[in-house]
Amino acid sequence: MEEKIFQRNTQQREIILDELRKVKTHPTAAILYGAVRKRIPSISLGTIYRNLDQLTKKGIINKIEIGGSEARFDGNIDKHYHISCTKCGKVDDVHSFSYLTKNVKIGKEINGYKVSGYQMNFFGICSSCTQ
Amino acid sequence: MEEKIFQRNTQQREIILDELRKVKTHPTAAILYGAVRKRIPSISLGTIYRNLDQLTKKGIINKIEIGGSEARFDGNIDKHYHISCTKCGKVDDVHSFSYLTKNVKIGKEINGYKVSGYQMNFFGICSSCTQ
DNA sequence: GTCAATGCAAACGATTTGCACGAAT
DNA sequence: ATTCGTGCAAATCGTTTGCATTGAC
Repeated sequence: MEEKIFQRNTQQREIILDELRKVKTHPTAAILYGAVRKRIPSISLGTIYRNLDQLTKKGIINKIEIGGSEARFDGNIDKHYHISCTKCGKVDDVHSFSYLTKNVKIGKEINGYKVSGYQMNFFGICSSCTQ
Repeated sequence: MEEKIFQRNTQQREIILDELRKVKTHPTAAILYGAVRKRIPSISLGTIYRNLDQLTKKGIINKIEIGGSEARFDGNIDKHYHISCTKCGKVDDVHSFSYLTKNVKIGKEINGYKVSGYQMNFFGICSSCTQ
């Protein structure tokens, strides 16, 4: 775990992070809960949420909030976008739109707002759902 | 109301749509509920949700889903983006990024997905919250 | 020993749904 | 007369929180 970022390093947080980094599927808290429980059967869903929240706030992981659906988490914090299937909810990475990163300059100010960032998501039907 | 889009035209739906179109503030279902109740005191929140959902599906209004917060609704269906205040949750229009519309070409396919659209949201602190 | 982090369960807020009644066609 | 849309209340879902206990330091 990264140095002295947290006051205490718990096995729970370490394993949550490990399980998240292990996959490239952008799991939900519930899915992660299932995976972590195999290693710490007594862990609670609340602990999953609390740690995912902390890890997100420290910038160690990314929280993906698309539409009104369940939040998903991403162990990869490199700049990239996501595309989500409007049928099954699956989320995949989109690396091919890197030109967006170059072209979209976040202004210091828009309509009186001090701009802190932006979010870009694509929607579609994934290959499994197309058939 | 628009022709024969719905099976039955109810006063409830008409007034919900009227109240939404009347404002430029992207109200939540609850806020709209408050406004509509002044004209139909007996209306229920469930009816608000059901109608907003139908109107959205018919493409008559837009549902704005940003982050994990309450959905907001927009009577203006012209292509534009939104910026939301991370402090108070207010949502404003962003028209100034029209170059995005021109520059971002939605591919027919990304990573095996049949792309149907995309979403772009800006975040920041609004002028009222800055002080 | 201290206090942050946990497990548990209850609470929460937004949204959805089942059902009997009322109203648009 | 038919049956869609409503009002009401209960239910659902994801997420958060209070509290007593545990464990990292």
